[in-house]
Amino acid sequence: MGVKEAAVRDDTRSRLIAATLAVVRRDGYQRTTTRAVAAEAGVAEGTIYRHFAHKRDLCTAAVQEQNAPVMALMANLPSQAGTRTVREHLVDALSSLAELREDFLPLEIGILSDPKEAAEHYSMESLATHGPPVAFTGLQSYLELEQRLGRIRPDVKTERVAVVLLAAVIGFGILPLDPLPRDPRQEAGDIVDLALRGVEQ
Amino acid sequence: MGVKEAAVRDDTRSRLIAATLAVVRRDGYQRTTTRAVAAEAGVAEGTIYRHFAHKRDLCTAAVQEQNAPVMALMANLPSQAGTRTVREHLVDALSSLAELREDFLPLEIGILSDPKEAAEHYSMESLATHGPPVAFTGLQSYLELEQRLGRIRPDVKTERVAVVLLAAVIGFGILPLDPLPRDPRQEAGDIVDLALRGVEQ
Amino acid sequence: MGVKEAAVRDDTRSRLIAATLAVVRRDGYQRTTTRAVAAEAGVAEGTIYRHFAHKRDLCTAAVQEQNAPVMALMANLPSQAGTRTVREHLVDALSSLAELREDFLPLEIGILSDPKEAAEHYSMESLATHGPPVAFTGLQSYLELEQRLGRIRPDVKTERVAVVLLAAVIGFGILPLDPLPRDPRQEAGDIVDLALRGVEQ
Amino acid sequence: MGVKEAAVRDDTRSRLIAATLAVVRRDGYQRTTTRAVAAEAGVAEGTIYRHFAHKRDLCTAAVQEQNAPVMALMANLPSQAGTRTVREHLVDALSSLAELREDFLPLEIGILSDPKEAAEHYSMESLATHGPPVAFTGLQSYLELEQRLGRIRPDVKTERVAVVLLAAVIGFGILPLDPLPRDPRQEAGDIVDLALRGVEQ
DNA sequence: CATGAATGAGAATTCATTCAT
DNA sequence: GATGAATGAATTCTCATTCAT
Repeated sequence: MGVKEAAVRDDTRSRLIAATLAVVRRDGYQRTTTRAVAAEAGVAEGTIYRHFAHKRDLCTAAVQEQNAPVMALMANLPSQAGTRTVREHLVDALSSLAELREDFLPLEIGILSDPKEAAEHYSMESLATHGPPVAFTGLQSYLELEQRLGRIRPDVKTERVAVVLLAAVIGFGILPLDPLPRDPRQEAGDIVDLALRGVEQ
Repeated sequence: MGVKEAAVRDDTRSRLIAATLAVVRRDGYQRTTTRAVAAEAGVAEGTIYRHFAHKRDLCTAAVQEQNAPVMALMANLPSQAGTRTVREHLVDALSSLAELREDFLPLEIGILSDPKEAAEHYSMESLATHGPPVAFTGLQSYLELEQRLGRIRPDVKTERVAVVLLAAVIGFGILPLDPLPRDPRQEAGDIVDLALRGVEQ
Repeated sequence: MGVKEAAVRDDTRSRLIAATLAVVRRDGYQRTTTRAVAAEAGVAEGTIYRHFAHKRDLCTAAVQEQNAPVMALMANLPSQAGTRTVREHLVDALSSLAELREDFLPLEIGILSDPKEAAEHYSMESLATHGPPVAFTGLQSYLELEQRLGRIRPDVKTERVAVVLLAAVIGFGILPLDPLPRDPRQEAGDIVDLALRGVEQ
Repeated sequence: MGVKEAAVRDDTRSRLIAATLAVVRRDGYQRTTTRAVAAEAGVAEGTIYRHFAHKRDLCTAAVQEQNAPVMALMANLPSQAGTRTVREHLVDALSSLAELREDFLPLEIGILSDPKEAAEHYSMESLATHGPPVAFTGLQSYLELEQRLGRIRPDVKTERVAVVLLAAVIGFGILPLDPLPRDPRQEAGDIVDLALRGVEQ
């Protein structure tokens, strides 16, 4: 009984989070209304407030839900150091990020572009341990390990490189350059190629 | 008389654009109301609609105003090919972009994060000739010229590199990595260093 | 619960419709604001939009509500053919129309005098089955039956007569001839007298 | 000089009136804005207020302008008594009214449907001598003369008949009965036929 | 007389949130 | 827990009118 009710509750909560992501993807963050989310989830509007204090709370939860698999992947990266090639690992990681970007960017950017909400959003400790910083840490740790293993030049500052790589992936999702086709694997390949060999003679 | 009136008119228009940029920077795009813009500009709310058809029109004008100097800089880049060093040129260009980013990103992202507005915003032909595509073209042309001059490896695909560089600059502005200090010149340096030499042994 | 809620909902809806008619009668259609309607109904302005998609939707509903009894009366007319006298039936019907005219004309004319709204208003199928066409059909059918019963000359085109009668009733409500007293029964009598006997020697 | 200026002034005034009628016909009274009228007249918006105290003043002038030819026609009717046939005179007069109706009704109804404006509109003495009452008087006088000449039954109350005829013409313009074709001459014929012979056996 | 930029008081509509059931 | 009607403040946009030039 308690089990069943908890299941129902979790079910409603999950449906609300899934609905939020779906609506944000469809309509954009600004046009995402609690009414639309409730309709998408098949519940009453008031029900949202049984599970979340307010709209932003719901959105923050949705962002984390969305980020979770990416962050897990990035956190796992350091354990791969030394196996296969650096290129393979980086392309895998960045293309995963790029793939998920379409999903998480609209929501996260929506929140970020509102200074007031951004402040509250990032004041949540949970994001410090689940958000982009995790991706950064995973990537940097991986690069550092590869550096020790001699697959990356010793004079390279891994911290800077990690940031640039992440920035490039994110930036790709925002640059409004329609004519160029958007292929996550290709994007990641372009970024990694540049980052590994550079362009100079 | 025509002169003075035109001056007054331009003055009001300019004040409205400046006010829009100020309010967007302060409150974010979502929270930017016509009321706040009018107050900031010191005019009545209705006055906005003497100069712009609607809010998005005002915002698009503000984006262009903001983008203009950056785009001029980027368009001028190709003419510099062969002079000084590639690194110097790229760091100059990207750090200029990074510096202006704080100003134009909040507004442009605010618009971009709303699919409906984005569609209308980018359907404007003026943006095709003044927006990000200009930066891309300028950068790519520059790289191509340097490639012919032998300062960039012949196997490099300049198109890809140009996109990655721009993406990285833009992405830096979004990545919520507070602990790292944001210094445009340093950011640009990190990006260019990576792009020139790469990290591989 | 469903019952009570439905009752409450219907109650609010009805109050809104009644309020709309009251305000339109008092202030005219142009000056009828959603604010005034809400105040008259004793609800918040936003409540209107829980029950009607927009202002015109509310007004169309109010028109239909108002028209209903008249239309029922007119639709019932054919079943009376052959009883009493033609004059009695016509005077009853037209004076009922004239009486209600004061109520429905201001609203309907307000809508009709706006070409854009009129187009949308009359594109609603519900009006085809509840609006003026019903009155016309009822009246014409009645006249036709009386014609077969020999109480109306065989050469008379009932269709034309029906239109003229309705037009006269409506027109009375618009003609700004203040000095003449407006008495629905008298008006209807004048119309019917003329229509039955004519003026020629 | 004075002559020329007066001519220019009158010219502007006339253009404004003509523009008002054109815009009301096109957009309906509610949607007629001073901006649209000024644009149609090819003058600045402020110029309107050099010639008219406010919008309604302009509209009232336009109504009179529009009504003038109809009223002249109706005022001339009594002088025709005894010539040709009653039917011919009535059909001519009513079909002229019907023809002009499309022009003057939108504006006049627009004003009438706003109680506040209607009150002020009709408080103007000029309307008493130029408005619908003139049509009524002309029509009634004509009928009375024909009655004396023996072409109309002596028991007929010409006053009532005049009102019913006018009401019918006006009402035709409002009845939303699309399927029936609107032909002024035919409408007038239908009305007059009914009024002359009636429908009874 | 003419101009037209500026005004500012509303207008309709939206939407996160509350709360009685 | 779930519901969904009600709320009301806030938003964008309109438009008759004014007034300095």
